[in-house]
Amino acid sequence: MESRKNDIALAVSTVIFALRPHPQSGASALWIPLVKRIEEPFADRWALPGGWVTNNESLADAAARNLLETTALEPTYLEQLYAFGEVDRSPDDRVVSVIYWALVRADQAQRTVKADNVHWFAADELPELAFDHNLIVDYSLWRLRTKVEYSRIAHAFLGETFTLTELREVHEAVLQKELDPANFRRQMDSSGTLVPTHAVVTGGKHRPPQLFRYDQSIELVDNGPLTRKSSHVVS
Amino acid sequence: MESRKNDIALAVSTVIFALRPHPQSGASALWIPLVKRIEEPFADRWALPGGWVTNNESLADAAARNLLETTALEPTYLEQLYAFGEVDRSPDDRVVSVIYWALVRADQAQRTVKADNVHWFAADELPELAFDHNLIVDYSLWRLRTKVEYSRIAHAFLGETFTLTELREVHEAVLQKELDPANFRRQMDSSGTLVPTHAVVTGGKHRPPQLFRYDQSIELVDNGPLTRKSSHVVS
DNA sequence: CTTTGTTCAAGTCACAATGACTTTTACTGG
DNA sequence: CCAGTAAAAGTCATTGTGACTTGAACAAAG
Repeated sequence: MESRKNDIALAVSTVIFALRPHPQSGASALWIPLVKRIEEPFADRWALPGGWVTNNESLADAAARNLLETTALEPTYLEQLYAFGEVDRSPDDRVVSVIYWALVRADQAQRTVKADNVHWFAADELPELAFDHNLIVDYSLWRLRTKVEYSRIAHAFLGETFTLTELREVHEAVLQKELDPANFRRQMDSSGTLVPTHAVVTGGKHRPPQLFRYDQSIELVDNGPLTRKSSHVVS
Repeated sequence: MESRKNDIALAVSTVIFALRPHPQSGASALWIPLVKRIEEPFADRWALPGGWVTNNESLADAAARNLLETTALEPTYLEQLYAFGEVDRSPDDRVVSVIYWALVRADQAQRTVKADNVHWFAADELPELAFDHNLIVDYSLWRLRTKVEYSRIAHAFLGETFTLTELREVHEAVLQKELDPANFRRQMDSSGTLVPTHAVVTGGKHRPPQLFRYDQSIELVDNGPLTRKSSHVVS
């Protein structure tokens, strides 16, 4: 109890998700940006974007800052995932990493391509990453998939307005399975979170779909007492 | 990215839950042990048991050790809750706390009473705590209540064998509402996680209830990729 | 200006899960 | 052996879901 400060370094890293067409199937799938490490340990290995926490920023702020500095991304959704603190997760020194996960829209994701030490990978085709980052990505994927089923986070991948088919395709990409369009519609209708704008999208060679909007008064995710304390960013 | 180590102190604290009769109603309710601070900041205030993380122990190990040292408790269940890292959560220095939450059985909880700087409080009658600990307790209560409904953590409050009424009373205490005995039985029956020992409890002035046991091959909680990596302690 | 292909949108049906409630069973204590 | 009590099993109406069908509204082709 008296040892006070210790030698543990505190880092934040973020698993960032965006949707892009999958290289093989062409269907929409999850992609993750990684940065190539230039220093030891794990030099030349790919790793999650991150960095150290400074003294005058909160953990969420540190995550957002590091993410902007290394990938130039500003996510629509940002949430804490887990704190990883095994003794041997970094070979030489002791590092505890607080991990965040983030969702960005496709149009936002395109801005990163310029930085050449950043590369996007399909989430199911990752190389061997530095540290315990493969486990971290697995866990964040699991959290994303679970959370899509009971919250509205899928919306963070979409713009202001969207059709039911677009929303369904987001769910299908995340869950990696096809959903019945009619049943999906019924579920969304009865959830009470979708506001119909009466605008429609013309131009397709079929009946024009209606555009919907999110009910802004309902939180994307219910994090209980933390939600009421702004635990996420909505840009 | 070059600033390397910082001055941030890393602490762990734990919200420990046990079931005891509520002072007013007499019904089973949630209780939490707190320790009285002797140092500044917040001297003489009640706070969650915790301490600093040392260099050669994981976060979960640090939580278990601090919990044993300050309250003499060894929990049946231990899980990470959240990392709190607001800049101003400790008045003078910068402290990031990784919070764990734990469940202990009533018989385990009784062993702590001797330590006089530790006191048990009914979870709905807490005083003003040190730091942001009131928010932390609120969040852990929310997590416990949500998790009881989709996992088997209630079992961590009970011993080897138990009757369906005992299990239902745990749920009722956590959720603070009465549950229909018949419907509760049906749900548990169809969950496939209960193994009937064919022993019964005689002595009550009614039909003797059957004792059940947990199916050890099923994890208490599904934490996805983290579960397979032993993220919790089962003593 | 009708036909065809496509997707949107709405409707049907069987089945499983749930909440509220009733009945039967098995014990203890007078 | 009767009364009281809670366990255990059963009933019934309602809701939600998966699988499937039908009709509506457009563009492009003929």
